[in-house]
Parts: sequence; structure tokens; C-alpha cells
Amino acid sequence: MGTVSAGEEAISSKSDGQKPTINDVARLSGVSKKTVSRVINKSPLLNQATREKVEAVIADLGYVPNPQARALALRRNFLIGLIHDNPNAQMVLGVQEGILDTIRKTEFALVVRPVDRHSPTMFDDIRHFIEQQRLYGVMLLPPISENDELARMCRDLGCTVVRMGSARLDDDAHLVASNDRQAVSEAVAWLAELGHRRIGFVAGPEGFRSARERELGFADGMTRAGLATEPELAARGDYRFESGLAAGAQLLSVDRPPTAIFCSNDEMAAGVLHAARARQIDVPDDLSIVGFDDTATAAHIWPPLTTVRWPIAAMAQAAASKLIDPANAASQPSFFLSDLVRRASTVPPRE
Amino acid sequence: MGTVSAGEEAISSKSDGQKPTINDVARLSGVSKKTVSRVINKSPLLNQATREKVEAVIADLGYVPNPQARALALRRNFLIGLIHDNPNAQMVLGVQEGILDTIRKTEFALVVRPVDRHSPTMFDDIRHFIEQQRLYGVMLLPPISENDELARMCRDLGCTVVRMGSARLDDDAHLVASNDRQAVSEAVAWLAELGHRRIGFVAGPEGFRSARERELGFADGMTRAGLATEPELAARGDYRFESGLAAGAQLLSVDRPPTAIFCSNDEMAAGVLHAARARQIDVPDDLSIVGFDDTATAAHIWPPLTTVRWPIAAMAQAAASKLIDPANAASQPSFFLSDLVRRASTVPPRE
DNA sequence: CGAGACGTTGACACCGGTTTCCAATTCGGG
DNA sequence: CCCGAATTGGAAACCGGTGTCAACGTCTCG
Repeated sequence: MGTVSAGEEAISSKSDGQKPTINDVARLSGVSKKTVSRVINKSPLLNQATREKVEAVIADLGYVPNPQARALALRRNFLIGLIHDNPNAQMVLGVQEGILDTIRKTEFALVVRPVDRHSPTMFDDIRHFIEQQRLYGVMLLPPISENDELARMCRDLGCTVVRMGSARLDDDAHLVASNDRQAVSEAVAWLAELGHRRIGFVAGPEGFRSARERELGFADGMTRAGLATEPELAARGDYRFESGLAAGAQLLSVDRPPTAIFCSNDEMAAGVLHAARARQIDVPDDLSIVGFDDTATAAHIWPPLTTVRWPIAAMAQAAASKLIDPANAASQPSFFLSDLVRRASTVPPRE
Repeated sequence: MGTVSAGEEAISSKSDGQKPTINDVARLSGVSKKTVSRVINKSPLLNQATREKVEAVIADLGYVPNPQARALALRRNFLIGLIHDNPNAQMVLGVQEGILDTIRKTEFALVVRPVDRHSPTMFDDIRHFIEQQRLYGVMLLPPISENDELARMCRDLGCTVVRMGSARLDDDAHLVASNDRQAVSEAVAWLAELGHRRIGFVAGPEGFRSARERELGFADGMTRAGLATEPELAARGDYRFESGLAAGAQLLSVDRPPTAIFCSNDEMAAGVLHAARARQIDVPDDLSIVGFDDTATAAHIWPPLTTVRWPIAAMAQAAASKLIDPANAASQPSFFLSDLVRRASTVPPRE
């Protein structure tokens, strides 16, 4: 600033191709770095005139604080990780969008990490991911969100962790959950209301909390409707299409086949649908089918599938809020209700 | 640390809850920061014994260099952004996994940003995203990858840009593309080979490069098969299920309806399938249908859809390579061939 | 009118790496 | 045995922000 070449000079930007730094802003507005820092951080103890002067220079220069430098100085960063091993692309993307909605106006960024649940190195991979990127927090999606050991490891690494699941996996501040049990129970109630008495059930894989919850919900629903659950009307799948095909074949080959089948997810429901078709069993007239998740498939197969839709976006937004603002985490809702989407795959039983 | 517990002390890790830094490594291994830095960066001019000693301490401490500090000092960072506005969740997730495959062993991380193509603030959003995070590079997915102005803006912001598309959108170093035109042409050839003569076409939305390429490919295929394209056998959709429903209704209500329909994506193919079903037209016996993309829907609807599958993972991997290693970008493949997945939705026409 | 309180601002060290520059050491050759 | 080149290690500056703490001017009060 020793040069005396009138106002022009002082205002002109650096024009050396580099991004402007806090020093440039300080120099051009005639204040110290610290003051600029105060402006950026909206410090309350700051003269209004000074603030405006600095803000003008910032706008003029198009200055944006360097997040890496900030992260270094603050000894914390603004990266949150999304870790998932999920077969349901739509859900994962829905979650990504929900998180983005919440962090858009903040300085946080979302970094993603698909993992392989069956890989022996999964824990090491995740550890390395968190340590290398110095993640501020991570969000765990089902099914790996059900892994307590994993959640503990992430916390030991200094991350705040929020888990998404279908049951109470953690305390309210670190959890968002859909109430699958209740949702399934309501879906069964709907089938009973239509007049179905023999209702089949395709369970999800053992060891999955969501599968367990849906099983419990099915039992609840049957009990509440005054119906007995018969072992021959229950099959187990692994959430994949092919397993639905097998389960459908199994359930439809018993002496008195069910008039309706609840499937623990849409993919398996599609499989059951194919199995029925292969046996010349008409859906929905001879067999009603209900799925779970409301994937794109559910809406696009024929007949469109009655299914349970859970509020992914709202859950993801709440989860992100808990992640970036742990102080108010507990005040965000933790439990979310799912809707039964009634489509053409469920009708009253024949006769 | 004032305690006098002999040699133990010098070797024991800090145990004050903080992550070890390069200074800790230097102190414990009795060398300077610079030497540790050389070890980390695999500098060749370094005594082997020294290197091993330092590496032992690093392993012992579980030291991981702070990427923010590195980014600051190197004046570049290791974040690559994935920007997309894509209706196809599976594709986006496939791309994410492909990118991850490539960067897993590097220090790069992937940060995602779904955007809204129709938002008036999209450009500003993206600019802000890139500037705020100081992205090293970005990958653009279709359809926004087709926006030259956007690509230019990203480059002006100092990012390397790689675009994924269905045609030559950019030079080889900044592009990965599937050859949709050829793939569609081959799909049409397959229909002709089955004996179809009246083949309908459902185009994608105007203004989409992929839609245009698929149109051209359809024309190519028809010409090559010696078939005339008739205006009444062509309809236009917007890549969504509902538009496929409408297009199907339109194409199937002409005097001499087609015996096969090529749809520019799977969602619209599902729509056409529903339209046929609503008209009691049997698929595949009365109508063969071909889709494009090989989404989950394609495999799970009835009948399973013959469709074009493009190598998303390979493309994403190549794109990521180009992004993180611009020097060798041109040596990575830019064009990828798609496969025709033949399923039950295509059979010879009824006589 | 001087002192203390207050609101505002700046100097300086620091975060954890890399780089520059230079000194120390090792080594080979004359 | 000495000298110069080659190799290695270290001190200090720097990247772009933030925290601490002291100094500054102004205002109020005794």
C-alpha cells in the first residue's frame, strides 16, 4: 500500500490468475486479516461501517475462503461421509439429495463411499476413508447401519455418526428410523380389510434388522386381524429378485395357496409376480401382492405394486441436521412414519 | 509429559487424544519433518535405513497425513466432484462406484452434487460448489454434460472437466462416451433379423444429445435393414414412464400398428408395455419391445426387456483416470461399446 | 479532567504439511 | 591425506485461514 497511484490501483484486483486470499481482501480494504476473518465469520463485535467496507471488497474480488485452510486452523473440517452398501439405488440417491438439501446453504460437502459388506477389508477400508479424509461425521445407511461395531469404530475415530435404520439402533441424537414394523402391520390390515384370509409372507434375509422388523410387523398385523400365521405360508428371501422368484414358487405350490402375499421388499415382490405369472396365476385377480420400499420398479411393473413408501428425503434431511449440528441433534425427529401406497396389485380375493 | 519414565516415554505415542502429526513422527524417529515428508512422498533420494525407520514409526503411530494441510501447502486439493441431474439412479450409482474403484488407492475423494437442470440458479450453484470446495476436477453426467457453457465455466474456475455422454462432446482427454447411435442401429438390426418389418420408434426429448443419437441410430438401422421409416410409427417422449404410456397409446392406435417398438429408454419401454397391456395386445407375441439402459426395471418387468446396456463402470473408471491424471488422460479409452441384452420381450412377429 | 469501561482493531503465533536454501556428512579420486 | 562432488538432514518461510491478547480510541462517570 506504499504506492500512491490514486484510488484505481487500490481497488483493482490482483489479476495474477490466482484466487484472492484473505490477505488480498485485507490489503485492499485497508484492514487486518483478523478483521476480514471476523467479517467472514459474522463476528458480532465489529463496526458496521468496517463490515460493509470489507464486504464490498469481498464481493468485488469474488473472494471465497479456502476451506482447506479453514479446516486446518479450526482443527475440524466440513466433510461428511455417506457410507453405504445398498442394493437400492433410488434410496441411496434419495438420501444423497436429502442430505444435500440440508447442507446446501452451509459449507459442508458430502463425500460418498460405497462399500462391500462382504469384503473382509471393509472395516479397514472405512477406517482408512475416515482417517484419510478427516471426516467430520458419517452417515450410515442400512444394512450396514445395523452394525454396532462399525458405528463404534467410526466414533472412536472421532466422527459423529448418524445411523439410518428401521428400528431403534441408537439414541435419538444419532438415529433416524422408519417404523417398518408398524407400516407392515398396516399393510397387512389393508389386505385383511380387502377380505384376504390366507396371507403369505416373504421375509428378508436373516440378520437384517429391517427384515426382522418387517417380520414382527407381519405377525402384529395378522394377530390384530385375528388371522393365524401358518408356517407353510412363510418363505424367506435375500431381498433380491431371484429369491422372490423362488419364494413365490414355494408359496404358490402348497395345497391351499395364499390369496395375497406380503413381500419384505419390492424386488422380491417382482419375483413373486413372475412366479405367479409362470404358473398362470393372475395378479391381482388370483393373487394380491404387496411390496416394500416403493422403488421405481414397483410403479412400472404390471400390475403396479401396492407397496410401503418411507419418507427418505425427510429422513435424510433430519439425519444431516443431526450430523452437522450435534447440539440440536436430539431436537430433530428420529422416527418417521411410512405410507402405504395403494396400487392395482391388491384387490379383494376372488368370489 | 514432565514425568521421567525412562526410554518408554520417547517411544510411546502421544496418547493425548489428538491425531499424530508429522512432527510427532519426526520427533519419535529422530529425524526432521522434511525427512518424514520425503518418506511420505516417496522421494528417491533417501537413505533406505532412514526410510524404514520412519516407516516403522508411522505404522506404529498409525499416522495419516492431514489432507487439508497438504492441500494448503501444495496449493491443490484432492477432491473431485460428481455433478449430475439424472433421473436414472442406477446409472448415477454405477458411476459413483466406478469412480471409487479408480480412486480407492489414491488420496482423492469423491464429493457429489445433484443439481436441478431447470433451476435458474443452477450455474451459480455449481460455481459456488466448485469455488467453495476448491475442487480439483469435476465429472459431468448426461444430460447436463451436454451443456458446453457449463463445461466452459467449470474450466474457467480452474477445474479439469471430464464429460460423460453419448457422442463426441469434447476432445478425447475430457470425454468418455458410449456409442448410442451404433448400439441402437444394432438393436434395430436384431428386430429386423427376427423378421419385423413395421418397427415403431419412441424418441427421447428434443434437445438431449442422447435422444438425438438414438434417433440417428434408429434411422441407420432401418436404412441398413432396407426398411422405410414411416412418420406414423414414430412418437416422442421425455424419457419418463408416463410419456412412454402416451407414446405407446399413440403408436398402437394407428391402422396398421407396428409389430415391434424401439424405445429410447427403459422407463418409456415400460410405459409402452403398459399401453399394450391396456389394449389387450400381448407382449411379446403381438408386440416386441426394446428398451435402452438396462435398468433394474428392465429385468424385473414382465416380460423381461430386451435392452441396450452400456458399460457404466468401465466408463466411469476411465473418466476418473482422466480426471486424476490429466497427463495420461488421452491414453485412456474414450469410446465404449454397448451390448444388446436379449430377453423375452423380443420374439419373431406373429404371422 | 482523569480514570475506568467498553467496543473495535491489529500483531503475532499457530494449525500440519511442503519447499527453499544451506550446512553437514559421506564418499571417491588424485 | 586432502579436496570437491554427491548425498542427506535441518532451519525457516510459506500456504490461508483462526485464536489469543494487547492496544487503541471513545464514552461515561466520579
